[in-house]
Amino acid sequence: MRERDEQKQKAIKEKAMQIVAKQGIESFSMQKLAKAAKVSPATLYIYFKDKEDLLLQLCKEAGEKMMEMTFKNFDPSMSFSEGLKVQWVNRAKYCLKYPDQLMFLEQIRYSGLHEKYMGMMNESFKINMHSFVHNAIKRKELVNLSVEVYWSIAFAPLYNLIKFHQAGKSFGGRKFVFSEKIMMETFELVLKALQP
Amino acid sequence: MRERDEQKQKAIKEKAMQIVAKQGIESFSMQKLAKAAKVSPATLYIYFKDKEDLLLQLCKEAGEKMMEMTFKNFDPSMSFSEGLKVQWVNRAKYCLKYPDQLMFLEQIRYSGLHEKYMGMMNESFKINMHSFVHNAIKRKELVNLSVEVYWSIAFAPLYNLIKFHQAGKSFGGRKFVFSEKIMMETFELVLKALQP
DNA sequence: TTTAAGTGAATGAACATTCATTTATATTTG
DNA sequence: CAAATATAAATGAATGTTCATTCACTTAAA
Repeated sequence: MRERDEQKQKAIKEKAMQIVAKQGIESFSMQKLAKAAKVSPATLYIYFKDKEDLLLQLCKEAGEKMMEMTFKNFDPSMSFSEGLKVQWVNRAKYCLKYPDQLMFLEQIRYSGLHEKYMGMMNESFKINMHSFVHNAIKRKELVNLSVEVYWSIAFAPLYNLIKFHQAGKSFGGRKFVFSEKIMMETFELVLKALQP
Repeated sequence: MRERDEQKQKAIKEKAMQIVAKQGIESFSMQKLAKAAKVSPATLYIYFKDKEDLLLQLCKEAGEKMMEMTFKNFDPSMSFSEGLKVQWVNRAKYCLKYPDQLMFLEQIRYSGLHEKYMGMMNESFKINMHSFVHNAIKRKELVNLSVEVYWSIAFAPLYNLIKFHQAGKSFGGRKFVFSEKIMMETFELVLKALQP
């Protein structure tokens, strides 16, 4: 019996991720992918049931990598300012290290696959975040608010800066480069908003 | 000479907006649109040069509507807290009144058309925002920061709440409905972050 | 009568997926 | 040990569908 070629599988996944990230999900096709990964279109159907299965599998792996990195050195019992900072550093690190994965996940978010992807999402993330928030409120290190308001203030600004960074510019073509200095400056303001 | 049917033009635009907003840009096609708007595919090419032209025209109109509503009753010389509040109320009003337009613009943002759309963007927005920020900093009503950091803290949280609202839920299926109460609660925290 | 709006049926390209083969290799057999 | 066999990987060339766009024509109204 012949064995599956690991390299081939890896090439397919990498090229798929790149095409979606760089050209948009609407211009991703199985035939383009086959050409880019230097395999026959039929080969794709050995590794994946169909196009949707392929994309969802990539979602799953990217999502898991993101969660893994986000919660590195993090514990929900940490002090609020420390825990939030660890997450900012981790999230920024992930986004800068795997920009294609981030862009891929954003593409999925605005496609018909988003619901299916969310269904697959890890529960541990939810538990981690809820208990961190509740601990911090109880200790009076965080103002009393819902997780939605919390998340919107705590992380949306960071992700927005990263969005500018990846576009390379902000409003009207203004050049923009993300840096630790900018991140920490923003972080301090967010902390000011969230601390009692 | 026969005149163009205004109703037809309107139906085409509305259906196009709906299809992109509700089914995603990757499942928008000229033939689907023709069927939905009850015209011949050939008719679309009387009103629009091609598919891209159609989408960009929709972008332009949605973008203009958004700008118009965002800056209603706003003046860059307003006090910081008042000016920001006016913009929050206006932005929320637009998003809740035209959810399809918002979703449409988000879809464009993650498609190949985004660059072309940004090129068309109104300059007055940029000028308005820059002068508002600089005035506020000069008057010491706003901490000294770049427009990118400002925008990320000032508006990303609001748009994130609206994103939750439009999904109808936040993390792990938690039901979520946007309200003025939630908006103002978030606004106050954002203000706390941005005021010296 | 003239003109442009409006059309249904094409066109050819790209799409997802399948099919009939060929190929590589792990295991069995002599 | 080597030759034979079995099996799944891998393929290029289809399949039938949908796509954007065009064309030859009809229709409405100035």
